[in-house]
Amino acid sequence: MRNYIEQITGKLPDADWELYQQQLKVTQAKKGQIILGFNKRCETIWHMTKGAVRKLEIDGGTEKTTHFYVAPKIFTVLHSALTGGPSDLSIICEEDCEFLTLDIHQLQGLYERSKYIERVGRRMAEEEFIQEFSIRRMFLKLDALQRYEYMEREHPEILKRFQLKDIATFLGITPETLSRLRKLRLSV
Amino acid sequence: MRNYIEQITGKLPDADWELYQQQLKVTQAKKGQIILGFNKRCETIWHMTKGAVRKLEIDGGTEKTTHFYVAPKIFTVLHSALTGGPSDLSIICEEDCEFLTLDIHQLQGLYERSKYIERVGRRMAEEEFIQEFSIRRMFLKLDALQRYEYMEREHPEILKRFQLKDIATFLGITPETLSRLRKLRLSV
DNA sequence: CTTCGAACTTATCATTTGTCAAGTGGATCC
DNA sequence: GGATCCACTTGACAAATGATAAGTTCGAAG
Repeated sequence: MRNYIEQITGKLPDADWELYQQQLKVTQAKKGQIILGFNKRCETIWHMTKGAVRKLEIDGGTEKTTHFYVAPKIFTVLHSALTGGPSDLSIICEEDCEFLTLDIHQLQGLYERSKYIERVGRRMAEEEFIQEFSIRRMFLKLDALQRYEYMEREHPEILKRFQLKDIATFLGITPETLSRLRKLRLSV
Repeated sequence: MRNYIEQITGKLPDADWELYQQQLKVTQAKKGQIILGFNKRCETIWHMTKGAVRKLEIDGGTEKTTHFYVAPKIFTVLHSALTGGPSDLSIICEEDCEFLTLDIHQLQGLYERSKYIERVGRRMAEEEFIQEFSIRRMFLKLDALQRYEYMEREHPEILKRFQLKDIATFLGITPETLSRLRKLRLSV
């Protein structure tokens, strides 16, 4: 996990890593388990060391996937964690998972004590922003088939580890449409 | 501008603000002026104190708007600024503008010298991420008419200050479609 | 092994949105 | 004042995607 963080943020001094690591707790969750429910306050930063999870929202009775995460990966529901308000997203394990969890309030305390940890927070947020924008550009530029092909090309591990119906809602189309597009692509 | 920053990041000590402020340079630009061209390296953080700008990309010969900014607002092209690579976005002034500009390398230096400025960077990135995600959710949840009505309701100042054709491409539709939707909405 | 349920596919038809082409109106420049 | 340009609108048709319903496959539970 230290390696993973340093890849994104640059070198973290031993003392600061020690400080950080002391706050992490090992937790596990089975496939199908919901680690954050709708309208719950999100107070955790998850450092996923094994497994895969999915973030989703409910829109008029149907569920839509907003994010796929595969270990190793750090995630939270930022809006809820920052404001203390309820999360309109839920997080479910799609495989058996293992996490190092960090309480958001403890992280705030670490920010006070270590400028390097503050930097970790900044670099993480910057990377999330860039990725979020690149997804939006995908919607602006590409039609449904091209979006699927983009996923296939750039994120093949997601196609392997998640269900097609969830990939469909992530891409902003219905599962039926995705099915048709996949057939189309095979015949060409 | 200090007030604007502190609203987002919390209180900034005088000494740190002084450090920050010393690096800002006043610049101006006329309506129609391009402050960042395609494939240029983005090395600036703009603190817009007057005016309005638009970020855009070119996709197959047609231009698409990705962001609208209205003063007071801080913006950059983060991907280019962080990596030093060319920007695939361009920024154009839609009104006469006034900026305080900050060189990205100087900002990196300030990060070393002030943990509060590091925090400003983190909070800015966090807010940008949240906003970017909320735009993507708009695409997942709403059809074209609803997206337009959302803009009308939540960002009326954008409808006033930017052109409809640019609002259309921002919403992921053609100007013709937007025109039809507006007509529809009037008759209902 | 068998049964059951959920994911996935397929088909048909309706709706939304895009494309292309033409027209209108207002601002600007000479 | 007239010419011109560009944003915006409108119309007709084509293409993409959604909605509904039914069929198929496959894996998990008993």
